[in-house]
Amino acid sequence: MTVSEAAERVGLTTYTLRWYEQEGLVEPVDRDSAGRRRYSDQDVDWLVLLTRLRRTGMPVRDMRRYAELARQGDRTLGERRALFEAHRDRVLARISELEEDLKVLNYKIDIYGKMERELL
Amino acid sequence: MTVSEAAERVGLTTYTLRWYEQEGLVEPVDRDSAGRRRYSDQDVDWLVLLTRLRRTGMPVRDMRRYAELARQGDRTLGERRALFEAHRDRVLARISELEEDLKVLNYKIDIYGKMERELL
DNA sequence: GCTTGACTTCGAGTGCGCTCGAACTGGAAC
DNA sequence: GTTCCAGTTCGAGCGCACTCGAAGTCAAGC
Repeated sequence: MTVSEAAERVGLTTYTLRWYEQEGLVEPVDRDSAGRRRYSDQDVDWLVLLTRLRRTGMPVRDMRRYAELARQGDRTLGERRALFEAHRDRVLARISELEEDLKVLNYKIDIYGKMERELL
Repeated sequence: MTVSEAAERVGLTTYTLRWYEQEGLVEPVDRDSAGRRRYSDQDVDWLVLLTRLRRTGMPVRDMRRYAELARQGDRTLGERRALFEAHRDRVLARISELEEDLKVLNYKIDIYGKMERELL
């Protein structure tokens, strides 16, 4: 599929897709006879995984590192697993943090509600 | 307390504290005779609340809006509550998203573990 | 009374992750 | 066969949230 079709599927722009390739997050994508990118389903799967990593706050730098490891094949499985485990821990910590902050938010909402009722 | 003491307490830099003031996230802080900022406990409380909002991903733009409302007193309580409720919903959505992404992470970790064992 | 060091303001610089404009190319539709 | 459109590369620009350098001021300690 074309760059714009792939962009549509993964929810990124064509700009971003080309930039990801340039940044080494994606292997050079196959081209047709006219030099236009042709994305395979595997390319899209990979991009979807990358969007998950980005969404969880993984820096592009780390995603590049992960992409490099993936390119090197099975011998980097352990390292890739370690990278994901470390990231999982960060995501868990982030969720805890958000849940803590949620308490403050709820407390404030409650207080504002009470103050509003007192003003009547 | 001084700007560096306040920075220490809220976990921001002195640069950021001055910048927050300049950006209107904080009311102009009291000054001593030499023109140096003197932070009160209430100033610090306010800053701590701001850090919670930032940490949950609220843009500085929205924090400024909130600060403006707070400055206007009780008549903006309803609007402030609405702002917090909307933000709470975003935080809840973000947590759900992270939990979804966590599943992918765990799935990958599991797969890598299995592949590693198969290679032995 | 001089040094030190934490403060002041101002504007410029940084890092991240895109986002875009310009100039060009090549296949498809009429 | 010309128009059109989606693609190409390249480098520049942007928005956000800080972060810092420079030049100056002032109170406190020796």
